[in-house]
Amino acid sequence: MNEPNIDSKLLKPYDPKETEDRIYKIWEESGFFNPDVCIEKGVTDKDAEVFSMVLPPPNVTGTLHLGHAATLTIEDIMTRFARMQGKRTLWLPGTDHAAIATQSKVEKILEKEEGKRKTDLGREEFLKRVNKFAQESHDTIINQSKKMGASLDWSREAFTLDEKRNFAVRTAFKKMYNDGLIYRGHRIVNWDPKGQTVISDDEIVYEERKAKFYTFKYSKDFPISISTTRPETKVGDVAVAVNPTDERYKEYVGRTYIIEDFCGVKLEIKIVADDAVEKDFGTGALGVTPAHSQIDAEIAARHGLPTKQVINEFAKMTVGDERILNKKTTEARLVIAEWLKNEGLLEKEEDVDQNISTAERTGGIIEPLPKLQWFINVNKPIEDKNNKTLKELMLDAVRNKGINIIPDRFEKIYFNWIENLRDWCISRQIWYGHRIPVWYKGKEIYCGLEAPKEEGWIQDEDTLDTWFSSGLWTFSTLGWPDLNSPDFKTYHPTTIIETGYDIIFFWIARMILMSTYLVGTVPFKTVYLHGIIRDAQGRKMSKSLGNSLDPLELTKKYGADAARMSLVIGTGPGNDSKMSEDKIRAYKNYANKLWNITRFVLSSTEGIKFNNKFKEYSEKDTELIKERYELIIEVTKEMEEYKFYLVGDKIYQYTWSRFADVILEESKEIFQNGNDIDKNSRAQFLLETLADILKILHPFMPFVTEEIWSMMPVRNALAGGPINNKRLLMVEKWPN
RNA sequence: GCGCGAUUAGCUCAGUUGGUAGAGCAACUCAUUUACACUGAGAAGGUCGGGGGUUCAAGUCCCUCAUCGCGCACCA
Repeated sequence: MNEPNIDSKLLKPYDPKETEDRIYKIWEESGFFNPDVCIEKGVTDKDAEVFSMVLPPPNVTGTLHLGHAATLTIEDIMTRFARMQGKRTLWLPGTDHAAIATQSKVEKILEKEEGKRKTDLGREEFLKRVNKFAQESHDTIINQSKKMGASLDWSREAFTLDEKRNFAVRTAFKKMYNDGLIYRGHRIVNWDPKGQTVISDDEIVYEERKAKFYTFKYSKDFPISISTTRPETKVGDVAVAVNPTDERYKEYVGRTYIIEDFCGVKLEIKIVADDAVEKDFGTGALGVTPAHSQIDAEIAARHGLPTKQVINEFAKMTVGDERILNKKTTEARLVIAEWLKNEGLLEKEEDVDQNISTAERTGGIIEPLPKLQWFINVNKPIEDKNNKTLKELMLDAVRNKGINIIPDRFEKIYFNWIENLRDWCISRQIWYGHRIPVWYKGKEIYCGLEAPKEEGWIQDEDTLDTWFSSGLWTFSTLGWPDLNSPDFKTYHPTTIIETGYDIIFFWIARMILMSTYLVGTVPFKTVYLHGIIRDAQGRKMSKSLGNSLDPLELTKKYGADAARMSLVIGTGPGNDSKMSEDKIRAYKNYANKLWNITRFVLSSTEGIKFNNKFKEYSEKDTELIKERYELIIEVTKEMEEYKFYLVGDKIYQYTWSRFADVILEESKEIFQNGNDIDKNSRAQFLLETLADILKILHPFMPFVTEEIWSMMPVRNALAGGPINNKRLLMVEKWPN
């Protein structure tokens, strides 16, 4: 056999390092990530079906982790598949300013490197620092995303805090304000003493801890015992509530008791009857602390009881004498417990498991406090929405199948969340974020897109919850509020949103809220939720465990294609998946196998004279073509059903066990001893099949397939045309 | 307390509408320069978490229990 006249690269093992950056550059320069260019260059029909999707914008707080890598991989598979199907395909990138997360990260750095606090710098200077940090972090994460092979349209990149998005935020806020959906109210809110801001109910993370459960009386002659895990809040009690049907306490209801000295504080306690109290819990009597408990505040409101705040924003006591005044709640707790014991008032002290509320971003222990904040009313009927509430709009979108959630069990979880939903607190006492577009002048208040012209108006100091701007993401990135924006008209509602199931409430639900209300359509037709990536033992990856794998290290070592395959195969929607280096290694071998298959196919078909006029297949090859055809039908269906994990495995299986191990082996015999028809037939079959394998595999392993494609004499062999007169594989037509 | 998911080979997972269990990785035996050692051939490995039921037939449908994980609520 002659020395094969094929690309010399093929004679060595496949080297992803030499290949991937070069290929990515070719893709970027082709412009094909941008659907407009695809239309311009004639690879996509102008009237083609639209496929659009926004990338869940990564926070500008750090670097790419495996969760991002999985997101990028799954979404790139969807995007490349759609593009190859000839759809008008847009995958839109961006980053998230992640208000609290980013600000607290910069605060930490400032503290560590300069020993300064943000107040030392002032709002303006501090924000400059945050912006600088955000910019650097942004650049890192964008470059890392490119390493994964993501075919995102970078020309449309957006940021949740840039000028255009800020305009969208102000527009949205103003409309909601005018409709009475946004209001300012004095309420018990979740205060994070560590982050020095209010947070929403969804930003609370419950942690189970051991706690002491004290049962005691306020004074010796007080008739009812109460229980609590937080004795220090009891200096703020104004009542004891019992169940109306509780015979034990019936005679006391309505009476008021004065306790002259409760660890240095005078209390006035009224006994009230309220249905919210459970007879069987504790003593069946509840000490009512309206300022520091949501439920107590509700009870207090029903009975016209006063609110007495005893804890401040730094979780320190604001009442009492030197024993507790200015002490932290945790210290005051012990002081009062000790006092109760000494006074003989303590009846019982038990160990209990308790869920304590912590702030998701800072880890601070939440202190319920009464505060004046901005809220979104989710229960107010909206006139131009047939008097439906935001809650109902959110429910309808999924219930009426305007939105399909994959896997569908998350629909239940979504409904359950909405049923328990309370008004969304959207103001934050931090500097980094969208400033609330509201101005005050004395008692006057103004909400608008711009500051009022006249003198003397002062803007609200607070910024908005980061999820407010994220909620607008599917349309704020497409030109909204300009309803005539061509992108908005073409690409919204988006085809699909793909994200981790852990942010279904934070993000998915808020996007549905914003889009159904502001745009009047669903934000996306399908929600595809993926799971969490865990380590080989099934543990969550974390820095403290030291078990996290860096996706960039993995791509360096094994190639992005191998990393992508291992992130997709063995992962169904909604299920957590496990990641190990063994798994990736297997797919690195696969890339090389494909490389060698190509070497064999190209070199063994080279000398064959093709009979293109009479494209004739042997009986055996006709069967093989049928088999291949069935495979294509099958995987195309599975791709359309988003079962990528099945397709990846199937094509792997076919390439290796069927095409290489069986078909190539028997081809050796045919090329050696077969007649011309058989040889010609087999050569054509091998080239066609390899081309189809490359196409099907391309969404999964874009780099190696594109590289091999560039070496394939496809047109020459199959149609008699000139070599290399072919498009990039990324815009080739999906096989059929 | 309410709800959800998982439990299949040593490990990671497939298993469509019920028809006597599949793949990858690992381990085992053989092949030794082959398109590819980032390889090939072969063999081995499972009473499908336990129990009960429906059915001619159950990994698959129903009930129940157990273990692990998760969400929500409660958390006086």
